[in-house]
Amino acid sequence: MKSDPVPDKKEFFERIWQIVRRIPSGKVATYGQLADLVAAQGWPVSPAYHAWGSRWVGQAMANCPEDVPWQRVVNARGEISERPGGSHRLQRALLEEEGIVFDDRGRLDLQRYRWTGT
DNA sequence: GTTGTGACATCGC
DNA sequence: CGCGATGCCACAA
Repeated sequence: MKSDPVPDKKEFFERIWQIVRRIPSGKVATYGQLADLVAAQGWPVSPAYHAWGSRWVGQAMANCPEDVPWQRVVNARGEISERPGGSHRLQRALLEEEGIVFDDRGRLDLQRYRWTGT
């Protein structure tokens, strides 16, 4: 018997991707929210996961397939995180196509576009 | 088998 | 609003 904090990290990523696919067009979710949703679905996580789960969501996003609308995932401030590769610029363009408006500083209104998880 | 470093964030002040 | 500090997991050597 070995310790199994998580069945498989790969499965963890797929779990995140599946949730991201549930995000409707014109809506966005935060890393922390996704981490919380995964835990709410019954994922065995450590108590401290709440503090760093957000980063692992970002890890999943970095390795997410093209089938996943990673574009709708933003940080807690409603801002797009700068990522290696410069894809963040594409992300903003895709979100604008969905009707989301950005401020001059590249931020969107989370209270307006935040996905409640339904 | 063990050690050390990294990571797309979050929270608080 | 802005900046600083936090501290988990996993991977690599």
